Parts: sequence; C-alpha cells; structure tokens
Amino acid sequence: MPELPEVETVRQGLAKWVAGRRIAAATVHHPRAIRRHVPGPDHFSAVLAGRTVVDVSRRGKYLWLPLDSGDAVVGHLGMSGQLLMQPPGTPDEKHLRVRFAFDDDGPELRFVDQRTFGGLAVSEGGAELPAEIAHIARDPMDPLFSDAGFVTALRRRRTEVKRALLDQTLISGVGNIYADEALWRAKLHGARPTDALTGPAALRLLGHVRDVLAEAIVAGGTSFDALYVNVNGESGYFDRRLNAYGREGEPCRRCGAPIRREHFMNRSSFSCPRCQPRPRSRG
DNA sequence: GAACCCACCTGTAGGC
DNA sequence: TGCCTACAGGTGGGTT
Repeated sequence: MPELPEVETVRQGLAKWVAGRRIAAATVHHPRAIRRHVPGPDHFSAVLAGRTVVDVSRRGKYLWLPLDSGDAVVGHLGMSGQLLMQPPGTPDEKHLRVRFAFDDDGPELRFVDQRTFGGLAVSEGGAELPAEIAHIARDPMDPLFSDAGFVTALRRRRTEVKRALLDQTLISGVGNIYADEALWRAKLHGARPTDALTGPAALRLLGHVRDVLAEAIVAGGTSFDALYVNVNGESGYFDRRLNAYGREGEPCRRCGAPIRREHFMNRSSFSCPRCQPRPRSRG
C-alpha cells in the first residue's frame, strides 16, 4: 500500500523521467480514474495536450506535476495505484487507466490502478499547491513541518492516538502500517487518548513516526530501478523489517510476547500486548 | 466544528 | 474444482 515512503520514491523517479518534457497526448482509458476531474475525460485530455511538465511535487501521499501553464496534474495512488514509465508500444497493462505520451517519443507515463481507489485530476492554477489538497497537513519530512504545532494540535484532539496519526489534516503521509510501527516503537497503544499524552510523549511519538518514514524511504528507494517506477510494494515494502504490522502471533522483537491483532476502523491493528498495554479507560 | 462511520473497488486467500 | 465470503485500506462525503 503506498504510504509516504512509496510515494516519495515514485516522486523521485518521476522527477527524473518527466520533468521538462512536453505532453503530446493524455488518454483516459477508464473514467473512474479521473472522477475528481469534474469536466470529464475530454477536457482532461484537451487541457494537457502541449503542456510541459515542470517538476514533480508531493505532500503526504499526494503527488502533483506542475505544468508550464500554471496548472498541475494532481494524483493519489490510492491502494493499488502505480505510475510507470514504459517505452511506447509496450503492451497495455491490464489495469491501465491513463496514458501520457510525450512529444519526444520517449517513455510514456502510465497510471495503472487495479482497484481505482486512486485517481488523477487537473488542478487549475495548482502548480504551487493544488487547492484540492490544501486541506492536507504537511508531512513530518517537510522542512516546514512544525513539531510544536503538531504536538499542540494532537493534544487538543479528543480522540485516540492512532486515529489522529491517520488523520491527514493533522499529519500527512502516515497510513495504517507506519502508524502501527511508530506506535510500537513509542510503546503506545493506538487507543490511548490524545489529550492524555504529555507533550514529551507526543514529541517522542513524532520522532518515531519520522524515523520509521525515513528508514522506509531508504528501503523503498532500493527496490525501484531507474526506468520502471514501481509502486507495487511487494519487493520494496515487505522486505523491510516490520516490528508490528502483519506479525500476529509472532514474538515481539522487544519482549517476546506474541503480537496481537485487533480490529480498528474497519482494518487491522497490530501491537504488543506487553509493551503497548491498552489504556485502562478511554477518558 | 470536530469526530466518527462507511462506501468505494478488485484480487486473493481460505472455507466449504 | 468451483463457489462464496472475508479481507486488504486511503479518502471523502454524509451523519452524529
């Protein structure tokens, strides 16, 4: 599942391959992939033809391609999205949704997405920061991310700490997997109330979030080759050394207790029952 | 305004 | 072997 490290790896790969290139044609193969582009597929194609990609930017799990027109192509990979560079003529992927051909006849950019949770849209005037993602908080790898501001906002919330970590308007880039990993490192159960966290504890948690993401970016970067900008995740992600996520019944690497799995927000949470005891009360 | 819940989507794994 | 169900989970819109 693409979280911040995977998206950052894609961003770095795309920047090398599409920055400075002029789009010859953008072809929509599945309308759902551009459902956020309200004017529809024809408009999507028309407004992109002839435009030059200036750069590739990211905030949290969102990517956007600033264009020379001042607009931007904004995208989210969702659960299964991939942005691939492919030589023209390569057989279409089964789940090819959008194809970008360039006027230099070099490698195409293809948006492939099995489950179509992801999508692309053109953001008018969005080269600097697309309005569609202005509500997304900065991510902890962003130099302008405010640690103090995060701690204050977190402790002001009346919710559970894992819910808060997954709230992209509070801190972006963290998904279910890295939230579990950061909580394991911080020895905190995800159900701990945010307003009961001390300032130093919140700051320590943030440090663990940042460490997990930074280590994953390094690991993710090693799993992608230069041309094939792969977001599949299997080779990159599961090679990484996870301490909690997906380890139900396996011994905690810290204390040996079997990792437990709990249902939370229609998904699974993994934690150590000894290192991360459930809070005695929700208050 | 904040917090919470659920639909969206499809391939895979497991049970029968 | 084939069918059915549960599961995976980020986001946004609707509800509380």
